Order: sequence, then C-alpha cells, then structure tokens
Amino acid sequence: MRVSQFPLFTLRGTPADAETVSHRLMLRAGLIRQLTSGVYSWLPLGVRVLRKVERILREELDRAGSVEVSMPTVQPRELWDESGRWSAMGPELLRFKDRHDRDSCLGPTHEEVITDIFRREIRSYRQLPCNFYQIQTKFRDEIRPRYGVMRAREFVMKDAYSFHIDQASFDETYKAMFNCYCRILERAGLEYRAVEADSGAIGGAVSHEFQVLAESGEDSIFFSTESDYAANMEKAEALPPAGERPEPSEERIIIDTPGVHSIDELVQLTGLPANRMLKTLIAAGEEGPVALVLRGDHQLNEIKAAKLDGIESPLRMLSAEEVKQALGVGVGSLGPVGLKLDLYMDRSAWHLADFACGANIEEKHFTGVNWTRDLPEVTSERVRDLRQVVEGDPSPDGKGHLKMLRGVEAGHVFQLGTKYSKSMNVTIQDEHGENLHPLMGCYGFGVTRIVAAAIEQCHDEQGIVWPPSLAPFQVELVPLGAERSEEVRETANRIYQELKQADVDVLMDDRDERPGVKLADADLIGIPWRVVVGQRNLADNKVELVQRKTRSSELVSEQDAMDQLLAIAASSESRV
RNA sequence: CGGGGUAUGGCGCAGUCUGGUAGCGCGCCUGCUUUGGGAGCAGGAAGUCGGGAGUUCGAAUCUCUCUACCCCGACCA
Repeated sequence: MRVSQFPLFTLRGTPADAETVSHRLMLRAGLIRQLTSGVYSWLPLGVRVLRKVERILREELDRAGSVEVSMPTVQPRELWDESGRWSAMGPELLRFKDRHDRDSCLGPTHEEVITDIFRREIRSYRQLPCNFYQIQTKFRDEIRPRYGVMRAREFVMKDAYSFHIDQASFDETYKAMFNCYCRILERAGLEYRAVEADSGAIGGAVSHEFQVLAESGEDSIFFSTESDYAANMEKAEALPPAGERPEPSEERIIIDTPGVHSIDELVQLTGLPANRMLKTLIAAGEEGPVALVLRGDHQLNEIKAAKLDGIESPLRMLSAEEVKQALGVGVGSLGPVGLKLDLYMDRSAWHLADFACGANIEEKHFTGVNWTRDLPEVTSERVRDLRQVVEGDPSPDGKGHLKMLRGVEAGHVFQLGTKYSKSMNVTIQDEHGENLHPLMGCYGFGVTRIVAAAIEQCHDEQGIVWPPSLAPFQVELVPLGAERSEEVRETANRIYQELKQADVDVLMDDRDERPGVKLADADLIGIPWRVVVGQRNLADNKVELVQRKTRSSELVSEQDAMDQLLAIAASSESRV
C-alpha cells in the first residue's frame, strides 16, 4: 500500500486522556479512535493488526479441531431466562427492548446461543465431541472502562465452546485448547505465562489464564523459581509455615495503645514487627459476623474467603460502623482473645507465638499472646488458607519459591461442566440409550485486548515495535526527497513493485513530507523492517535497511536489500 | 455505584478568582525558500467557550441545573 492511498492518522502530540503506554501509542500511531467511553473505532492500520491476530487464531483453532461459526450479537431474553443469567448477570449485561417491546440484550458471551444451537442440532453421542468458535464483537457494560481497548465495553473476542459426553473427552479437548493457546501466543511472539486461575462461580477444578507479561498489567501472577508452577494471585495457595509452632516464651500483658487503629500504628508504637501481630477482619456471615484472623503483614484473599462455610455470598466485609455496632469496639482494637464470634484463622497466623493483637477494648492491645495457652477454646479445625501470597513464599508444589510478575489476561480456558446443559435442558443419548447432560468447556481470547497487550510488551521510546507476526506491514519503504530526485522515485517504485510481486506486505510512505516526519512516523508505527531510499546513498548505489526492533541499519545494494527482505518474509510469520 | 477532576478551533492548553465580547503552541490551507531525524518566512481558514435556565447594561468568567468524558475502588477477554 501507498500512504497516499492508506492514510496513517498519526499524531504528533500525546492525547491527554491516555495514561498507559499502549493506549497512548494506539492513538498516536493511528490504530484506534475513541467514539465514547469504552467504545473505539479501528482505523486502517489497526484493522490490519486485528486481521493478523484473527488469522493466527483461525489457523490455530482450525488445527486444534475447532470449527468456526458466527452467532448473533442481539439475543432474546428468553434464552437468558433459561440459563438464569438474565437475573444473575446484573447491569453488565446491556439490555434493551425492541419495537415490539421484547426484552433483548447484546451478547457479552455466547454460552446460551451455542447451547441452543447444540440442543437443536446434536442428538447423539456419536456427534461428540464438538467444538465451535467464533470471532465476534462482544458488549459488556463495564462499570469502569479504562486503558483504551484493554478494558473496553465493546470489544472483539474469540470465544469457543466444546461439548462432551464424558470427562475424559473434555480433558482431551481442554488439553488441546490449552496447547492451542500456547501456540497462538508463541506465534504472536509474546512473552506469556499460562497460570492456574480461580474458576469463580462457574465451578470446576480446571481453569487457566493466559497472561501476557507486561509491567502495567492489571493482574499479579506468581510462579515458582524452580518448577512449572504458576498461578494468579487469587488462586495461588499459601502453604502453612514450615516447622512446629514455637512454644510460648512471653507472658501475656495488656498495653495502652492510644490512637492506634492500624497495624502500621501498632508497629510504630510497640516497635514489634508486623509479622508478630494479628489483624482481625470481620465479614458478614450467614448467622452473624465471622472473624477472619491473619498475620499483620498479610492481606486477605477475598476469593479464598468467599469460599468459607458460613460466609455470606457474595463476600461482604463489615464497615467500621457495623463492627462497632455489632461488637462494641472499633476495628482498630479487635483480636481473637475473648471475641465471641466464629473465627477462621489463616495458616500463618496460626503458626505465630508470642504475638500482639487487639484486646477488644478500645485502644488496648495484648502482647505475648499464644494460641493454645491463651485461647484454649480455639482449635486448628478452623485454620484455612486465607491470605494472598507474597514474593518469597514457598511454591505450593514444594519446589522453589514464588516470584511475581504483572500480566494482561489475554485468554482464559475453563470447564463449564453441566451448568448450561442442565439449566437449558440439553440431553444427549449415550451408547446405552441413556440421556445425559453433556459437559461443556469454554475458551475465551481477547482479540482487541491482545493488540494492546502486545504494544505494552513491545515498544520503546520512539513507538511501537511490532512482533513480525502482528505487524500491519512487513516492510516500510521510505523514499526521501522523491519529489526532487527522479532516481529516488524510480528506485523506490521499483523496490515497491518487486516486493509486492513477491507477495511481501509493503507500505510505501509516498507523502511529500520532510525526512524527519517520515522517519519519526516509521518509528512510531513500528513496522519491523524499513528501507530508506535517499539520494545521498543512491550516489553509492546503496539503500539503507533498518530493523525497527534493534534500530540497527546497514547500507546495502538494492539487490541485497531485496534478497534479505525476501528471505525474511519467507521465514517469518508475517504474510497476510 | 461511591470518591476526585475536566469540558474554550482538529490536538494540547491559557484566560474564569477580580464580568467588558477569545488567545497561545502544534496541526491545517496558499506562496516562496529549505530537504537524511518532527524546517524557515509571509499570508490565511477555522471556536454558538459542553447543553439549558438565571443574575447583569454586558457572561467563557457569577448562580442553578443537566450532560459527556477522564482518574481512584469492586467486574472481566
């Protein structure tokens, strides 16, 4: 393409609203423009990147045995009533009425529709397993869209759904899809980790997220220094501390702690470390408040807490006022001693001896407290893993220690079990003529999001540095001063034609702009290879061949440049 | 939804406190010069100051109200 036919829409300045690198660069490079909150148009250059992503997805999904379909965005309420999600989804589901006053919604995901297709069309176990995917625009009315297309309300997702007669069949497909996602991200040229994830309300033991590593990622992922273990923060298990709990060596004493309402303040006042203190949090329970006791330096993992027996669902922590009202003491002075509530203790908290904690008396704390000696009624029966892991914790598989990285969730694969096949009354006859609810798997991948994630991971001061497989073009041809030099013009046109004939994706910047403008734009839009044709080097029969990633450049003959580019194009992933 | 902000040519902003009829930089258009890292000079186009209501002789500026967008928290591809 020629820029005169394929406008670039690059921006010199930085839009004020864009905070993250990828959002800024996507606007500056002319990939996207915002229409309204969380809703973006894709400009020509951006569309080409989307097509590259989609192409990889289609090839790999086809290879994995998934079959492409296309389902509607507009969906009738009745289907969602069947699955129960019309009421369960909440305001994230964008609802509207059509002209006949029928309730409808824009699909945030397509379990209902695919299940409906399945139950109408599939009758026999002989037709299983089956696996369908689509690449399609989704709408979720996010409370707070942000970071450009990273968390948009309207976005493109690849969603796939599989159906199985038994667990073995599901496991096989799950594994195939897991590997498929690994291949996709490898082909995209991105650094990523597949991590164990919590499957949330959907249930099912198996769930993995595919996290593209990036400093600015919204998710924290933990991995072992010495094994394959990797999990997101919600899921990562905190093991009990090693060894036996030390014996008590201090007397319990009560101290005045005026003005102390937090662990930090207690550390200040007493000089004791936070890891020798307890913090006591109060959650709403089914039969009154429940206390959750953690070590002072640890954070509650709300996903883990939500799964405790007797805890109100969804998890709700009592406000400071509610605590005061229920217990007659402020949140800053709570502790397990003498607390007449159901307790859950974190493993690390349970391992402490001679610790400090609130005395359940306003502005008083204990020091030298010990579980069994001072709290004989509390037993290990209520000890759970409640906290968030931190770097340096032992890996849950017993090998090595945990380190943390930030990631952007690009994909998520998990099992739905019979959630939809039951609620939507889908049955399949097995070989004995028995009717069974098929098992389902579902596999999501953020198409628009991964473009942002790729830029988060692949950029420098000057702009985007596309992995070749995602780049909108393979080669950018930059003639300098073509208006003044017939030789430049002819050489550039010749290279352009030859590359096109060789089926190399080439963009020629044929604008009548100064060299600086063209080169700065070339850096910004990040095409992997650049050929600069200028009078200066043509005098020596040379053109300049530049690699965007390394910024390394060499002066070569036109023929050498062609040979190198054709070799690169042939070996890389970057053809459309 | 709670908390905090912003709204003035295409983009980024000043002007608002202290009311007097809109300005700067970039971009855009024309011409001349320049031409290997975001050119120079000259000329030019472009704004119902987010909407509505009010106060006032007079409102971008003061008051009320509505709306949109952004940032911080819970959701998720």
